[in-house]
Parts: sequence; structure tokens; C-alpha cells
Amino acid sequence: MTATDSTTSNFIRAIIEEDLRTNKYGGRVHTRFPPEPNGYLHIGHAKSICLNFGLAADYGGLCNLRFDDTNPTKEEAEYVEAIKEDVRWLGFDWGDRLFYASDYFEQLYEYAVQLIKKGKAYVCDLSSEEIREYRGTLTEPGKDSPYRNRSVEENLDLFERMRAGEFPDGSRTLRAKIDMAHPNVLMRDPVMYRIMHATHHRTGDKWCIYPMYDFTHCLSDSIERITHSICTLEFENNRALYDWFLDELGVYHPQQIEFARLNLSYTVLSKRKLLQLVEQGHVSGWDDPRMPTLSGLRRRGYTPEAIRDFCDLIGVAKANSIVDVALLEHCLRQDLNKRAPRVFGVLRPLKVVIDNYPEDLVEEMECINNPEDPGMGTRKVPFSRVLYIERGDFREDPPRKWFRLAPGREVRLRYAYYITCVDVIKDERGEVIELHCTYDPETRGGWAPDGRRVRGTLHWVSAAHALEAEVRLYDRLFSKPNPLDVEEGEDFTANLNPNSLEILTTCRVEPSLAGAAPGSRYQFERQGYFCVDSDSTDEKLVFNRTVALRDTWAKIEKAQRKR
RNA sequence: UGGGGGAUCGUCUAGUGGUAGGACAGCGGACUCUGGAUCCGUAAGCCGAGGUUCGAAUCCUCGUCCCCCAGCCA
Repeated sequence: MTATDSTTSNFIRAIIEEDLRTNKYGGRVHTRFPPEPNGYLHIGHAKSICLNFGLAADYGGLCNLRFDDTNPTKEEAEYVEAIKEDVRWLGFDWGDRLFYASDYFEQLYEYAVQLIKKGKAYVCDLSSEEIREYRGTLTEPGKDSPYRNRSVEENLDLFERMRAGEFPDGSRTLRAKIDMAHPNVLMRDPVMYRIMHATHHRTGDKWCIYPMYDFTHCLSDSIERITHSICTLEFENNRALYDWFLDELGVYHPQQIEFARLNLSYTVLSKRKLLQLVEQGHVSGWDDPRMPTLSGLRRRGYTPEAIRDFCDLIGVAKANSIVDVALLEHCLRQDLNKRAPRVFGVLRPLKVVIDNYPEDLVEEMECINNPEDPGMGTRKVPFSRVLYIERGDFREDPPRKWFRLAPGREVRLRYAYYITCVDVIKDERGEVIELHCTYDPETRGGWAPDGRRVRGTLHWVSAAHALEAEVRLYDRLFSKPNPLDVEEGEDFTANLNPNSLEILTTCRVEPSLAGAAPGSRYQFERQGYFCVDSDSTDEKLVFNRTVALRDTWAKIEKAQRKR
């Protein structure tokens, strides 16, 4: 079994393959991704999207995009558009199969009438509090509603008048007549319709009664002739109810399969909590680059390919789990390594003067755009007497195994020259503000004709030619692997990482970056992958650090410190 | 204490009666004009106890632990 094969097997595929083998659905595979348009999609939804669209693609089937828009008070057209954009960006195509549960409202009403006529549904006048009381508890049975045995005629009349708007919100419901003593509380005469005088984002004021999710969802899947209704674990209990509706109505019956939703370390993935982060201003919005939303990840610089690869790698199972966010970052780096052009960007500049370099000479150094892909060619980067290097690449008193610059040490400036540090200038506070170096003219391009080697290679920019830029450094939003792990009385925001955003305003980048378009991604050599933010302008470049490069030296130093 | 699910390296995940495999993370090494990338190596797991069997992660029994359900949310 190859590496790629190892991830392609899961229990859902096994079921589908068995169904195909037994011709259960006439060889069809038809899935759907059914979001509620009440918020933005996040990486957890990506798992579901990749699963549903991926399965359809792999088995020659179809996948619908359907909005489960049954609650007008929570849903908005804005979310519909954002969701469509995110699914498209992720790389999936629903063709002409864009649906809305609200498209089926009339049909659903007819189904409800059918159940009433069958004596399987009734109009109940109990308040929501009373319904709760009558429902019983997990261990005690409920009791029948006093309205449970209304005649079919009365139920029909009342339900029609509910639709006609004769009754105020909350005054009545339509309930399925199942069993108030059922061990599964969802089967204790669940509400099918509620009265809501609310404007729906698509049907406007046409309706003042709205079907509940449980009634709507299974029948929508049935109407769309979905073969495999894939959903998350928390709906396992609902399946009995779906089966009941489908069987009582005698309609096409899809097969529901539940899988474990994605959890990510150092991340929260619940719409409610993400909304809280936005509303309380812990982040700048749904597309804050620290958010696990698809819009946030996109702005951060994530590629759809990396996210899809991640979704493949994590697999699909029924056991709750928490995936290490490091795996997501791995997928990202792997993708970006192949495609991101390399450039020089100095985040924390330290001035370097090459004492023996001619005052007004400017050389164009030829630099490789991507060592992983020679086809991406080369570019010229100007070099001159005054440069900036990374402050962190110089140590006055270097530790063991330090390959970088230090007094008297020789290093290579990548694609340029070997330089040796000859003097260190400090300000009155003792802070190093400038380095003086000499260069070896024989080493142009970065090679020494005498074969002498240096261990360290630094990136640099020419002070006179570099562009100023702002760089936003992101770290994990939460400082605990499980952000929900809090002290009594605190909520998850107590685990917010105070250092999740660091803004650097004095960065210098090579001139080829002039006019870089928002969304374009680069590797700043030796540092990480960066993406031009939507705030960026021609006057002021703004970059987001998508993810840092793996930093072996940081690891060594950390180990040294421990010792 | 009702019902529905689930337990395999640190993490995620294969396996469906026949040598427990992969990925990430870790560790070690090689190579390198990115301490990047790449390559090689390495450690690490079947929730527990019984049983069936020549042979059990897999089948049976009894336990343990974890998750979900009492919205007119989805």
C-alpha cells in the first residue's frame, strides 16, 4: 500500500463500495453539503466539503450544495454568498445543483398534511415551557400532550390557520405523534413546525410557519434523491426520527452515515465561539488571518490545495479526535515550498556597511526564484555598500554552533559575497545599531575560488533599493492545545494567546516586490511564507506571515538552553 | 440510573481470523549558497480481564473509560 493509498480507505468508502457492489441505489452515488447560512465556513466544514464532493467525484457521482435555511431569524443572504465563495475557492463545483431547503417549503407542507391525515401529526397548544415539562427526562418517560388526540379534521383546520397567520408566534406547533415514553427523547412527539412571523432571506413574508430542521433535513435529502447523507456524530440520535418521517411518508430513503467532526489543537471550531471572538473584538473579523475560517485561512495565505491535502490526510472515522494543527502547517509548507517564489525580506533590519565596497557601485545579483522549480527562473537583486540584514543573524557573543555573523566571523550573503564582521557600532544604551564588514571581491555570486567554506548564509537587502513594508506575524490564537480547558468560572477566551499578532512596521523587502498584488504568496528566504494582505497598497506593502519555515536552529538553541 | 455511539504509537489513521502499516510530531544521521527542501535511519500502539481458535486488534462474554441526546437551534 502506498502513502497515498493509505489515506483513501475509510468506513464510508467501504459502505459506498458495498452499496455499489449490491446495486443498492442503481449504481448512483449522490451526496450533498448542507450548510446553514448563519455564519462563515471553517476548516471543519472543509473536511465535510472535501468528503462529500470528493466521494462524489471518486465514485462518478454528484454532490449538491444545499442551504438548510429553515430558521429565518438566524440566516442571511450574506452568509449564502460567503459560503458559495468559500466552497468554490476550495475547488469544488456543484454545477447546476444549488438548492435551498426553502425551495421545498410547499412540498414539506404537503408532507406535513399527509402525516396529519394519517393521524401521525397533531397541532399542539402547549407552550415551549410546557412541552419541555411534558417531555420527561433522559431517565423518565414523558406524558402525552392534552392536545394529542385532536381529530384529523381539527388538526387540518388548525394547521391551515397556522399557515394563514391566525396565531401568534409560539402559540401552537405541529408535532409528530410518535411515543412520549420513547427512550430516545427525540422521538417524544418532536415539533415539526413552529410559528414565526419572520422575513425569510429567500421566501420573504410568504410563510409564517417554518419547518424544523429534523423534519426538513431528511426530506430534503429524500427530495434530492441523495444516496448517502453524510453528517456528523451528534446526529446519530436523530437518525431514528429521520427514518420515522421517511417511512411514515413512504418516500425515497437515503442512507445516513455519521462521522466525527474535525477538532484541531490550539483552535476552536464552533460557530458560536468563533462568533464570540468576532463580536468581542478578540479578532478583527471573520477573515482575521488567525481565524480557522476559510476566509481567514485564505487571507492568511493558505492554499486550497494544502487544505484539501490536509483533509485527505486526517481521514474519516467515528471516534472523536483532536488533530494536531502541526499537520495542517505541514501540508501548507509542503504545498508552498513547491510553488512560492523566493524573495529577500528583512523583518528586523540591522544596518551593515561594507567598508571596502565602492561607494556608488550597484551590482545586480542573480537569484534563483525557486530551487524546487528551475522553471521559475531567476531575477536580479541590487547589491550595494549599505545593506540591511536580519538583526537576529548577528550575535556579539555567539553561542556554540552559531553559524551566523559575529565579530570576526565570515558568512555568505546569499547570491552575493562573503563578508567578515570587523566592527560593531552601538548606541548610548549599548544596543548594536550598525555593523561594519569587509567583503571578499573574489567571492561574487557566493562562491570562494579558493574553495574556502562558510557555514552561514544570510539574506539581505540593499538599503538604498529596499522597499519598506509592514509584516504581520501570527502565532496560534490560543496558548493551550485544548482552548476549552479552563479554570472554573472562566471561558475559553481566558486561553487566548496574547502574542498571537505582532506587527512589524520597519521591514525591508527587495525591490522586485513593488506592486505585489494582494493574495500573492512568497517565501521570504530563511523565514517563512508570506502573503500580500488585502490592506496592502502600492504605497505601503503589507504582508501576512502565513507560516514560518521549520527552524532547526531555534530547536538546537532551545535544547542548549535546557542543558 | 434511559437511549445512541466510540476506544490501535504522543497525535491522526489503516487493518475485517494469518508478520500491527502510514502520516504528523520526536530523536539520530547524510546532504545543502535557505540551520529551508531532500534523503536515510530510529523509538513508539491494539482500553482491561476472561473465552473460542493452531492462530484474535478483528469473533464471544464481562468490565472500564470517553462522547452525544431532555431548543418552538441546526
